[in-house]
Amino acid sequence: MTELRADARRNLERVLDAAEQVFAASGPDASIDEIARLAGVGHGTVFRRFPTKDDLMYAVIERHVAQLHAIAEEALAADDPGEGFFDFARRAAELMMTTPGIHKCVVHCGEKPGAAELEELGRKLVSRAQRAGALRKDFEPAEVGPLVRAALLAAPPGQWRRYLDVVLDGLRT
Amino acid sequence: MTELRADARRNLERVLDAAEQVFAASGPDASIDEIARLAGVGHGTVFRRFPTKDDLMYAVIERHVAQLHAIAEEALAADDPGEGFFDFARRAAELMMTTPGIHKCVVHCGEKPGAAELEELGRKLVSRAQRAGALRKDFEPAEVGPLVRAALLAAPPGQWRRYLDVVLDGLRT
DNA sequence: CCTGAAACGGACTGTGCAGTCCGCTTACGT
DNA sequence: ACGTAAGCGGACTGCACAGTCCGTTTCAGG
Repeated sequence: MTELRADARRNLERVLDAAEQVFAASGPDASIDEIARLAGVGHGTVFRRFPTKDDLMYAVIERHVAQLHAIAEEALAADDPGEGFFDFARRAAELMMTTPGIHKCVVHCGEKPGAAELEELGRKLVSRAQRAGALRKDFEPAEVGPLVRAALLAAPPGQWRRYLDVVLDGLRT
Repeated sequence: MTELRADARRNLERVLDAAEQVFAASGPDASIDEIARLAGVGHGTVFRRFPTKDDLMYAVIERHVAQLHAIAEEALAADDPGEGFFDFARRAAELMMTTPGIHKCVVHCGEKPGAAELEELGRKLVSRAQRAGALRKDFEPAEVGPLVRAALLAAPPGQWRRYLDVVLDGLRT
């Protein structure tokens, strides 16, 4: 059951690649039809693997989340909690903003994908920085991410760094 | 031509009121049908006055923009340019966040409605504060609004004040 | 009143999407 | 080579919505 036929695996790959491209270009409003077309399969094939458009979106997002995970662990190991947090924010932003459409997808899904662990990591990162006095204390760890992401989304294409700076400065004590 | 029949004027009123309510509740995704139903008219009637959903949205927004206009003028008359700007931001946010759905509509329309004058006012407010050294200089006047609005939208229902604080602090020099 | 223009409203059209279904095709174990 | 289950794809359904059309109703001026 878990073993996929060779052609099926190939198609699955193609679908994920196509989905990544299309979501990156059009954000969460991308249509399954377009993805299927680009992948060169019928859209029925897409729905067989991913019963729901959101399922497909999660799958695409999960690929990206893996990378974030690594960055977060590293930041958590930093000596200075404040530095750790701000570094993570900057590097995570760098990563996400290479594919703004997917960033929109993340916002659209409201975390769900790798929620469990990654969110936990973020929580630690934030509260550690707060305890060290590097960060405003009147924000829940879970609120920081959405605020930063919202600011990033508001920025014109190449300009998000300045927007990030403003929010990070505002979060400093 | 400009004279509207009595019943027509009555219906127009009803439609605008209903639209305000519905847009306030559901943001830009509200459907014309729902508005028409609430107004107690057929949806054909709505489309006769407002050929396009966006036209209706603009009309609703314009009502709100008028109030902003007054606040902006007042702020521009303040002695301290910095105070003027921050006061305006806070009072404008207060106004917009009483109807978050409509705030979303404004974001959706990207300014268009009272653009001409109001945007000019905002521009003056920002650049005056920048010249006075109260505000970061690496932001175009036109960029400030969207950034602030994005942060407001990211806030959970009653919590936007803290989010606004962060962004305003970040914009300070 | 009575009439014609203005306004009405809802049936209708067209579009774009997610998600389902089923007859056909293809991989792959024997 | 061949039988069969896994896989395929596109026709189909259902829905929500914006926007149009036109036969009917209502207002307002003479």
